[in-house]
Amino acid sequence: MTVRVRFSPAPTGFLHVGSARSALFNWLYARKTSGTFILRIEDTDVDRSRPELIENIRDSLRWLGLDWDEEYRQSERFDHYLAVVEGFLERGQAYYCDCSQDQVRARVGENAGYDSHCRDRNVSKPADGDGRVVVRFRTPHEGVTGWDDLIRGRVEFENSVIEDFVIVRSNGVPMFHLANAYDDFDMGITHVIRGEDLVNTVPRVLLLLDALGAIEPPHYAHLPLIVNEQRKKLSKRRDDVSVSDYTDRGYLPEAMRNYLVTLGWGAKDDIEIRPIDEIIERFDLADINRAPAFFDIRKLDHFNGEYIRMLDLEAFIDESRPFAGPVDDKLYRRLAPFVQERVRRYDEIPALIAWVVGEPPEPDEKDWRKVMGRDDVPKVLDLVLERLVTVAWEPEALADTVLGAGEALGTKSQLPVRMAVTGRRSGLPLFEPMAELDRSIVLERIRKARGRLD
RNA sequence: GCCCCCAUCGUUCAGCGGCCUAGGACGCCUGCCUUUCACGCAGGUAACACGGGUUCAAAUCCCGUUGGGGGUGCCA
Repeated sequence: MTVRVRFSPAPTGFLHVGSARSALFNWLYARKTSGTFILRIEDTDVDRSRPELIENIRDSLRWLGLDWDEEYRQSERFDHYLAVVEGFLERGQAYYCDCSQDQVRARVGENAGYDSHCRDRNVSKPADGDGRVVVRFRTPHEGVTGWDDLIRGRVEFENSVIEDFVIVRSNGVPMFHLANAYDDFDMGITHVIRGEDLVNTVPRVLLLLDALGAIEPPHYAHLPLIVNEQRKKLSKRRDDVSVSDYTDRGYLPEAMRNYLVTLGWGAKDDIEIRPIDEIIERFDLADINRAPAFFDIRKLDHFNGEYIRMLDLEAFIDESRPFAGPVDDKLYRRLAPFVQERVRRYDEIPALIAWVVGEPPEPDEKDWRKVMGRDDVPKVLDLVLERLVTVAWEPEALADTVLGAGEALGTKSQLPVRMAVTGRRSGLPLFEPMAELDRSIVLERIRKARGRLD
């Protein structure tokens, strides 16, 4: 039996990292088993779905390197779902219901579900455009519905807690459970891999699948949720975690993908950062964790830094150039080797090279005092200033001059000069970038700093 | 309220009855390297939620407690 899995996002927002991780695990499993990975857009909710977001989802998936083999949109398959409903209605597996939500609440209170009020009332088929009548699925009130989850083990629900749920809205549009069950059946899905937030929809789908005549439902594997610091499910509003945010900030897709894999799964040999082929080879659904995992940006940053440093210089230059800002290409090429070792994200680059490209930033007060507060700094700057006027303008000579001035005075000179020229106490190596600046500019910056000391 | 799930260092993963005086990674701290920072290297810090069982033996199995989370829509 060949594996068929699907990633089925609803296009109601940008693709976020939780969904991306679900997509990734589906993809990993498909690639590991030489199976088929399907992208199925679940856009049955015509009011909430934003067709333009489908492109964002596809782009994000492609960015992560998750290629799919087949693609479907549920909005194009409504006639299938509705035909199924006709059959249910004929066989008495579903029925029309004209209860308003207020009426139901009035009967059962706040905390109960639907009370099966219309089960045997024979509400007739609504006239076109009626807009009040829904179709509900007749669920058994006794027994249990359960499955052996590949990650969580046996999960069971008492049928008595499964209400007669809606399968067609009053506007005639089919609901998620129905479309989901039908498509999984129709598309021959063998494994359903998705977030834990969907576990309690499984019994309904299982019941539907049975009514559909499915002999064998797919295997289910519910992934632990990805959570924020408050240990709550990552949410679009609270946590701003769409994949596109990360592409914008200069994360490498390979780093993001690799990091996402470590949330809920780990290789037995303890190696976390490794090529995707090795991950595919070692990945297995049965080894996935059950506990929620915190999305730790600091660790993502570390992964990203590792991946940046793995790049060969040319690739680094090409990839990072768009993030570097207004800097001459040739100059950027010369700075790149120093930059590559120091950044964890591409969006850190402009700040790092700012003093070479344009004006140095205003120094931080505390750092300034710490570096420039020493009594010998004025003497050092004076001597450096004097010697810099005539020195050959190339890195080695600059280093000799600046460092030599310090030695001549029995002190350290690199930090004060760095602070004067770059406005920071840390950053790129000093002399190579400094040689890129005009002599007059460097002298001017040091004079200005010297002036502040009086 | 009701239903479902979860529980190893601050975080993340390893551990699936003895190899555990619990391991890797991130973070943090220390040292080395060094023109600063970073990189790299070498160390260090820090956890089996609690209580009962089962067993010769439990982080690993069972039950309970506590604590978290998810769901409870004519969203998915």
